[in-house]
Amino acid sequence: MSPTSNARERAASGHSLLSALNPAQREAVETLEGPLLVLAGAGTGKTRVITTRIAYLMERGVAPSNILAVTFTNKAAGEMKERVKALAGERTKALTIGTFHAFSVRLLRAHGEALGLSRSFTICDSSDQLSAVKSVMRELRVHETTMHPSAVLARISLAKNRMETPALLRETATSTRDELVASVWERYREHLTRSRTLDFDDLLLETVRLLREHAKVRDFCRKAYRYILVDEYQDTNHPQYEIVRELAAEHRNVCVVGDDDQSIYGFRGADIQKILGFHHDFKGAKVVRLETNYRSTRPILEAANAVIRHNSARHEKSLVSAVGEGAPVRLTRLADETIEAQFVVEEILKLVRRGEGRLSDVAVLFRTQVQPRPFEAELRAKGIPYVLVGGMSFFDRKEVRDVVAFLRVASNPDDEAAFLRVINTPPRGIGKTTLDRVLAFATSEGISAPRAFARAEEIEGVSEDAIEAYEDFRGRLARVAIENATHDLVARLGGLLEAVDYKSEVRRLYADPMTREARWAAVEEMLNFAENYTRRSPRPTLAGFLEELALTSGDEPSERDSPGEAVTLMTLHAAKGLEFPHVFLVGMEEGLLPHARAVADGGCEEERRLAYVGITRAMRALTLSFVSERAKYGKRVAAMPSRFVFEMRGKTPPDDWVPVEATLDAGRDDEPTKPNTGSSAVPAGGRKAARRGRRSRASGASPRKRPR
DNA sequence: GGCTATGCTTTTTTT
DNA sequence: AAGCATAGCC
Repeated sequence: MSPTSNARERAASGHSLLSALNPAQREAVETLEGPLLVLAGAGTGKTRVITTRIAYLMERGVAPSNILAVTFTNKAAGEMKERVKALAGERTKALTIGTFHAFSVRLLRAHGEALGLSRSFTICDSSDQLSAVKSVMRELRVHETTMHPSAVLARISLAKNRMETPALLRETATSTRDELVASVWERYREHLTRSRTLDFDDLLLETVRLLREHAKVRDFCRKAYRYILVDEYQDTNHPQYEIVRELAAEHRNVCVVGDDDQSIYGFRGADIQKILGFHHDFKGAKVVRLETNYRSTRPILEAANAVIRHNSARHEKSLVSAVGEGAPVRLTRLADETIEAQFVVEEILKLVRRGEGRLSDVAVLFRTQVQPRPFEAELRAKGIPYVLVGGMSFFDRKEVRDVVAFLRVASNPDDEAAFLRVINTPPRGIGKTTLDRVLAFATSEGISAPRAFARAEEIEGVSEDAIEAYEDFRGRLARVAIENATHDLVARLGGLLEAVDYKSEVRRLYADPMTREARWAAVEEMLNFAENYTRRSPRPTLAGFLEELALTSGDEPSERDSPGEAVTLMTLHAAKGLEFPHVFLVGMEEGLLPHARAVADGGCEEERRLAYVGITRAMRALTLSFVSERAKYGKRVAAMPSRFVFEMRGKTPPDDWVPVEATLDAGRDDEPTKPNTGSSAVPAGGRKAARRGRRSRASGASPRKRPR
């Protein structure tokens, strides 16, 4: 189609989706056919492009049911739906917009039987994964000091994300640790299969397998989803990429949008190569760059550009501000984290008093979850309302986890993790010894723990009382299941809690009426959740409810507790995609940002992108702070300003500055034989700094000993 | 079996 | 500093 005919059409239709777009954005929207990579820098109107593009596709006659848009978070999916609806109205209902995981679950529920999956599989969360790994390690008689279970799990997950197999890992093992991981992985897999459970990684992997091995499903999907959009493509991992590739293989109408400079989920398997190499993976791909930033003032963008320039693996681009001049970026050194919090809170009060903004215009961003503590304390002391995003989620609360476990056991009797959680909740006389024996039996028979319990008479050392208690528990569940067959979800959930007498558990655990009430409120909140789900869902089911819980539990509780006017506290990861007129980026220190651990794993470039994400959240004012001394694991330790601070100002660090690398114990966690892949141990941007650090030590000007 | 006290480790980020 | 596991006691 020629541009003129397009223009004519727009004029003819009288309204124009495109008129609000700049030329690059317009090109991204109008290129409907073939692979398209949209490199959208921070604040360049990425979401606007995606939503307009969807609306435009529909305007051009594409059926909404033929459009698939995938995102990484439910929040992003929700926002996308909203905005498309605002542009295109009711027809958006037939669109498929969701996360990769949600899309996968849907497909697996519908067609998973072809893979031998049970229709009632449950999804296990990361804490279930961890207990599975722990129990496997116990089975294998591996002491937890050999290798931390969470480290084992991380390796397994990473390997899964690379679509490797235990066998491959064993073959290529370069250390006994690799072999250990391979063994645990094998058993872990059996463990989950027995429980008819899939973990997050499996959802994607099984979907890939489904699409690859079952031509009927594959062809159906290819026909159904003729236009594919992927948001935040820089966060795509290998299985996700394979899903996209399978779906788009024939029509090749795949538009991916993202910013390689904002790839911050590498630790979770996201592969920046996917966005860097899109034009190789999809030959003939068109590339559109969005570089006009509508969010931040020039000084803020200059700071961002100055930092990110030090990364080597990236698509070259630089943001230009459409906003123009503004206040310079501020940088402050404070004595310690308490003073830092006082300073920031004082600054917030000042700017509100001066009328420069409201509390909801302000965000405090930090690297780790321990940092918000002093800020919370200070904000409370001053009576300033705030919202802490992330942190301990509602879904991490003990009561909520208990309730979910009851539901999971009711939905999938083989779900071992859930079963073990609630078999003795409230205490019904089934203790550790009994469970150990049952578990041992389950392992030797290759069945799930609940099934093993059903055959408890065969197990030596399991008391009559325990068997009776188990049968009583099962009986209660069964009774509720029958009684409730006709009831709605909320009533069933209520009945279930009644039947297992959960209230007495809460009563038993919390003597204080205040806390007891607060605890029980969480349980009631779950009932609200169920009610809400029932209302929203066209065909509410227990499994559907559990799915939603599993897939959205990482999300913040949305506007539920509508904080109104409040300061936002959150991690840099949580801040991606958001913007605030006033941003405080705190804890700009070597070891924190870049985080020591990330640097040790050669992930400094990702840390730099994290800093970049933080800086680019700011619209009008950005304040960075760092601290001379900070409490760590209960001890006070000296801190250095972050290398990113120097990069940002184009300065070299002073002679007594020490990079984190120099403070890391050598050869700690990884294979000591194999040096770190590539030269990534010395990050591109930190090269100067690192050399300097080393030289100053070599020349005898040893770094000042950490005081105190 | 269940509860409490003591000692020890630590997750950086999350679908 | 705090949560978690283990040990030891009722």
